[in-house]
Amino acid sequence: MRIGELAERAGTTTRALRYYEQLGLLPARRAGNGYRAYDEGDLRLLREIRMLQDAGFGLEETRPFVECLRAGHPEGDSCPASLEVYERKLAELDDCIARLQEARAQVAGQFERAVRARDDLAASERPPRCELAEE
Amino acid sequence: MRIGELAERAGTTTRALRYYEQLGLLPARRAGNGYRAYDEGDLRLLREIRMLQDAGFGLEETRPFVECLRAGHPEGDSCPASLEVYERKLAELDDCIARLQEARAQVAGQFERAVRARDDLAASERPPRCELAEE
DNA sequence: GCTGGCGTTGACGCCGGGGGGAAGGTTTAC
DNA sequence: GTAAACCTTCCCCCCGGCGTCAACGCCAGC
Repeated sequence: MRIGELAERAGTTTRALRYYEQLGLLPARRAGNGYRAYDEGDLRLLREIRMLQDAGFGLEETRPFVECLRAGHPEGDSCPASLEVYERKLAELDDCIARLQEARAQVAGQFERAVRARDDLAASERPPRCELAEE
Repeated sequence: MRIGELAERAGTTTRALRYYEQLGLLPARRAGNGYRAYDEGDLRLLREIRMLQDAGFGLEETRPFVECLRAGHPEGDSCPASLEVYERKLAELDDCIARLQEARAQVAGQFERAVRARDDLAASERPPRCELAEE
């Protein structure tokens, strides 16, 4: 299988495949004419890469999964190195979520304070009427 | 007050101040010699900018606050435009947090599945011994 | 034998935000 | 007198993950 076919079957582009090879992530054998030659195993590796990318992993983080598959394991995450990547990712996500929630709380506090200040100002400028007298 | 003093008093750099001026965020009057001239009001504006930046706002998002102060309001968030920025920021943060939590759940699921697979494999390779026989 | 569609390498662009740093020239301060 | 502070303009960078040429090679069909 050549690069165009592999790209199409994996839903990506030839440019991306050359890039992955440049990173050493998905090296390709070469046919006699210099064309890259891929097989079904490469398609499997590539699909693993794409899956992880869609899940928010960077390319370097997919490397242990790819090497795990290439080593003959049934799944990309059958190796300890892959599990470590999962754990690091979870920690990273937790950290990021916590920081965002902290920021959110800070902004929410400011927002509420500002809204109260605005309402207080409106109330003092136009003094309150007796509610029972409202029509 | 000249640029160096303002930068120092606000805990930033002259480079940043020139950049803010370039954005039209913090324009400066000029002294006869061409030097930028700032006053205490500018320091107030600048502190508002820095505060918001520390809270995760982009420079453009600080603009309504700065203009609000410059219009004579007591606080940067005394204007509706500033409140809208707060609301947009909150929505943005909520969206971002939700997406990260979704990603986290997905990764956590994969991780747990992989760990179970590993443990199952270990258990099947070395068949279970009777727990009561353990020392 | 020629066109079109694949393939190859290499190099540059970009996206965005927030400046950094250097060059080359005044002005001020001690 | 000279060092520090200021001025402008300019390019650079960071980060990943490619997109987009450019210029060329290989091969199948007609």
